[in-house]
Amino acid sequence: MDFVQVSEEEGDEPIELPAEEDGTLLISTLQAQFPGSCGLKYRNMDSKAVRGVRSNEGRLFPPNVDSGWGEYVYFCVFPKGIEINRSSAEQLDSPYRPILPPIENKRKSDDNLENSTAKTKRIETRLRCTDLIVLGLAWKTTEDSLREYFESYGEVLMAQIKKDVKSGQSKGFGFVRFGSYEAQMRVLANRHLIDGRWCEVKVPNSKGMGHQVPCKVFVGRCTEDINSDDLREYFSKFGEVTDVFIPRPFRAFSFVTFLDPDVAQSLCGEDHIIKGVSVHVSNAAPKAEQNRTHQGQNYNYNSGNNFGMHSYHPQGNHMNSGRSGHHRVTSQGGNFLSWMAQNNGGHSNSNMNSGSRKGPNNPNNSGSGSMIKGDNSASNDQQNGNSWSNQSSGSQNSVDKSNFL
DNA sequence: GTTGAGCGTT
Repeated sequence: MDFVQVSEEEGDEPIELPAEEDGTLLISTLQAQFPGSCGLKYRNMDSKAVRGVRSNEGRLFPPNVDSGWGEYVYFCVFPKGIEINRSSAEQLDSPYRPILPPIENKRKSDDNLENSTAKTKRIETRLRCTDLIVLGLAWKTTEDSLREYFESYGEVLMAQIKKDVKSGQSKGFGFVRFGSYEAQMRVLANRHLIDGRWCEVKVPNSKGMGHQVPCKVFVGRCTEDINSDDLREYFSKFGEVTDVFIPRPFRAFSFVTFLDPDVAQSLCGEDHIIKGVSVHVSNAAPKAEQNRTHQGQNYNYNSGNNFGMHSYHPQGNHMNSGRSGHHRVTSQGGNFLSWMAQNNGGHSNSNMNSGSRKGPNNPNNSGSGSMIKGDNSASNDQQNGNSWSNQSSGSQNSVDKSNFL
């Protein structure tokens, strides 16, 4: 039997994983040792470049047909820039931390103590696990096998299959709950081959996102000479700004989106002076009477709560809400990250660390092609692993406009 | 005994 040497990160001590008879390595084998991993890469000896390992239908293929896996030590690929080997708090705080070099935060915190307290608080209040729905289960999958599968990701607190009450027959979906948010995020980020079927794991609709804290604020009384750089620069001292939108033609208001919804919330109702102009910050989700004031035509208010959802850009320093003098966080009950997870549709999105907004525009319709849908193969088994296409974001602008203009 | 998008008797 052929063994493949795999380490979590380049340079780590490798573990030997057994390859299949056909020479491929099952991703499930990989994930049994490296939960959450979705692929392998290795450093090519000649080019010195890192090469990805071909992956298809739950299998990883050796780089060379003849020599197989060779003497390389492979290291793991994790989805969406999820990094591992961090302290648990840091992990929890940055499930989407990009692997790309973080953009250095000019306002690096000088208040680590306060920050860590705030972080802990956020972890407690917002990074709570929710039940996750598992769609597309094989009829034969049991609660035990479901649990067994997901235990490679972390502690499973609950695994249940929904069954017909009379027959006891599985309805083909179930629920699972993890003990750690990190596990939950990894599960949401991955695809899952369970008992021979590709299954989809999502935050259930019933969890809703009805009461999430918006990241976006409305900035009124702007003058024309306040440009987006001015806004970004000014508001960055309160926390990471992920988006600035100024309606054109000039309409004396703009929108600023923060990474941290608490920061956005804390600014609402305040007056701020930018370039000598007193601007007023308020909630970007318009009140009823503001619909008229803002000439709203298509606010989408209460039609899905997509405030700010296009604006999550993990940029290295993630939850750092700014320096001490400006660090203001009010406690909120919202589950920001589960909301993020849902908005991300639970699917890989390689755009997570780009500076652009994400589409599409409907939080409950993340639009990723369901892999189950459209599988018309004669076999009852799903063969179409590639239908998990990355829903890469296309257009950037016009997303927010449709909400607020 | 079949089926294949969905959203949970508690």
